[in-house]
Amino acid sequence: MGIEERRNREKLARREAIIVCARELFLAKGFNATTMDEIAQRAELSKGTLYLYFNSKEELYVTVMSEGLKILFDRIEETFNLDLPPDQVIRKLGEVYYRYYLDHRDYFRILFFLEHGDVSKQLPRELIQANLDKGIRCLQLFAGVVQNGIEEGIFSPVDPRKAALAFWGATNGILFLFEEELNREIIGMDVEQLIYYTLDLFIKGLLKK
Amino acid sequence: MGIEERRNREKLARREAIIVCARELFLAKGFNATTMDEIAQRAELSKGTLYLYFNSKEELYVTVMSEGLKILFDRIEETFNLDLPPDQVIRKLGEVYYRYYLDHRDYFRILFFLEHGDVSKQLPRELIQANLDKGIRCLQLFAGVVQNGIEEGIFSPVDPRKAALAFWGATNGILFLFEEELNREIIGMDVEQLIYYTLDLFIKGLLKK
Amino acid sequence: MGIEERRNREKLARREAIIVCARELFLAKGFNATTMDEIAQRAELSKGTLYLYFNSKEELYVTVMSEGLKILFDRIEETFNLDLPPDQVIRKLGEVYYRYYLDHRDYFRILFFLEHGDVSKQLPRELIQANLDKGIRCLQLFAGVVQNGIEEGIFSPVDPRKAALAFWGATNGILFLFEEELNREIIGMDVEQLIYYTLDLFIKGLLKK
Amino acid sequence: MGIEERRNREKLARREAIIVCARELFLAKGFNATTMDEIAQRAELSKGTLYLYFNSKEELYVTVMSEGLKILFDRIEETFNLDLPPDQVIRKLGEVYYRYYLDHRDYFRILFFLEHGDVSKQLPRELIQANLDKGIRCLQLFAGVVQNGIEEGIFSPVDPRKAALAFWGATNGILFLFEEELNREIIGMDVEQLIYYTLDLFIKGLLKK
DNA sequence: CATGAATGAGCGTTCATTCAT
DNA sequence: GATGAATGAACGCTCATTCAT
Repeated sequence: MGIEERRNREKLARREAIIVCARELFLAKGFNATTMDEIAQRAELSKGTLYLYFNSKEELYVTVMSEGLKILFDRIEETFNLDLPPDQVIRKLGEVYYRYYLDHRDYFRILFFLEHGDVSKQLPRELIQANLDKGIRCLQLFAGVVQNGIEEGIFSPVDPRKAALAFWGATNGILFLFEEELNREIIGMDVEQLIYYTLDLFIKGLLKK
Repeated sequence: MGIEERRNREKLARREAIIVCARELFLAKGFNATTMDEIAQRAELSKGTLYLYFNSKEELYVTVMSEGLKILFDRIEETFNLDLPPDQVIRKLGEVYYRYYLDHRDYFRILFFLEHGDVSKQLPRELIQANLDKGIRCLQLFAGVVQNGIEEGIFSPVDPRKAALAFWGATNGILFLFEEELNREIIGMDVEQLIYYTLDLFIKGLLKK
Repeated sequence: MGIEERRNREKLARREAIIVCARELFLAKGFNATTMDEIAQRAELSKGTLYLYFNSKEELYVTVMSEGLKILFDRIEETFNLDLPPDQVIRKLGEVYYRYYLDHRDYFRILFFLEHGDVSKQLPRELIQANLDKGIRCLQLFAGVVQNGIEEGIFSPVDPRKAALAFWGATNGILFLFEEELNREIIGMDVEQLIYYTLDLFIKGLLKK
Repeated sequence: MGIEERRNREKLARREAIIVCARELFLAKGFNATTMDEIAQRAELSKGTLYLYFNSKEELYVTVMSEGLKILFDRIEETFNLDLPPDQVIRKLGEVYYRYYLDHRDYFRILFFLEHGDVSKQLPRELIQANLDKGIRCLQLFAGVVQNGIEEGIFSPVDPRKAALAFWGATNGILFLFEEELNREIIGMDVEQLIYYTLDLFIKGLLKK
């Protein structure tokens, strides 16, 4: 029995190793430019073994994405549990998002910026559903905070869901701008300045005059 | 004499046909997944002919992007020439951007959402410079409008450049959200509602209380 | 255990098979006109497999050359070990060279007559260095023999290095003449007559009067 | 009539221009690496026009070779007309050959060193016959000089034809050695030293003791 | 369970040659 | 006669996937 357990542990460790190596490479070179050979080599496994753990390159990619999403969602949920006033929660959420962008640039790019192509199209739904649920939940929590702010009289009476989505979109959009070298040349300032500026502008827009 | 003219017309038409076919395919499948064979086939030309008009797949891609950018920039510049009050210019700009997103979904995706990878890296600078310059110019015009608004006393005293960038990033970010099937499931409302909402929020944030 | 050995044997055999097929084709058609497809087909392997054994067409070509050079160098070194008087060593060397030309016409052509173009230009130096060293060594041995002949008083006092090089160049040049169909028509005699004649002439030039 | 003459002149000039451009390119890049496009461009003609003057790339190549041969043969024949003593004629011939190598490196390489592949195989005989005849004639003249030297008692009694061929082969072989970068590394001295050394050695071999 | 050798379809690009004008 | 746009067959090389061991 102990043998079987050890084997299971080893299998999990191996799986994890593959994911880690794949993530590093997918980030550095994108989905297409990363080869299964490279992943296998970096993980010190044979190429065939990769196919024991993942049915295809696509599935491996989605798995990597899921791991990254989990980290982000966890951080976001923590924020909601902090019990701060609504405007501060929102600012904090922006900071958390930006922090994640800084700390996990690799995941961030894979999740939001890299071309996924038809990667997720022909994958089994269950691989995705859990993340989807989490996303919906986060949005509800966010909308709840806005709702609170309105009820407490510090926010203007807006549609809370829309506000939450606008916030997410705007934040993402700013970070996205900086992904392209050419855009950076046009922008001519650094991310931090712009992201905080946008946060403030957004919150100012929410606050009652 | 008329002969040469007709030939030139035909050449331009053929060039345009290639661009059209390439755009459709690049949009549908991304840069990497689109092959020169497919483009040639769709354009009913031989593969070799493509290389008479474009030196490489990359150059063709950038040409497609440029054509799309040109349309967008033209629309934006028109807006600046409309001689409206600053807050209305900005709203109009948002609408123009959204309109472009609706009318030229294919260009929009290619320009802003598709992974370009290293496409533009090894291309002659001059292919890109013109677009870059236009982008910078648009941003300056935008910042000028904000500046006017401040001087006229209708906007709070903000950094005009930052405001312009935040606007661009936020608008882009909203539209970007809707690109992913999965996001759309989370969002549960249509683009139009959210984009106009965000526009209003943004302008409200700019206006003096 | 024996399994691994057998596998290694098989791999080596396959590698050798590739080299053999490549040699035949390179000889028959030259470097450029020979395609990897043809080599693969002749070796009854897939094209991809070729690239498991050789990183590029160039590397395969150089490998073929190396194998041919090895045979020649081995024969030459044997000759030096024969412990003959200087003039007889030199004659023997000429014969060995000519013998190699007869026995390994394919290698001979590839080594000395075929245009290699830029084949060796972008190859890692170490692939070539070994052969270069052998070549230099052979030349030194040759010069040593001439030096001995001079010291023993049977050769005129010449520059031993130059003599060795002149010998190599002259021998090669004669054989080279016969490579072109057109030259053969002009010459009107067979290789053997001319090569031995030249050998004698050369040695006569070295010998003290 | 004058019109037709002018046309003929123009046609010849055009033909010559093609040959000149082709030679420069064939030398610089070899047969395969030179494209008809480049030749056409350099000659400021359309690619189609090339095919009005030459049936194929191969035929153009052979034509280039013929022009180079003509120059060499003319120089050689001049030498025979100089009326020098036999040993000096031979030395002079070596010098002429080496001079041609220096002055017309491009032709020299094309004529003797570049891979011709099957270039000349399927070409009409008449393109080649004239050169062949000249080659045979030169060889006869050379053999005649040796014969004279023998009759005058300054050369040992050798086979004059063989001597001539050995001379040609040896000289060619020396120059050939220097064509390969790798050989040059082995050789470690310059052409001039070695070619004159070989000439002297050869003549010494001919001279009566 | 793990391996890694083998596959083969596919890619972007080139270029000698043709042919309608 | 001259043009130059168009062709299409090749080419060297890659890489996700398979499968015998």
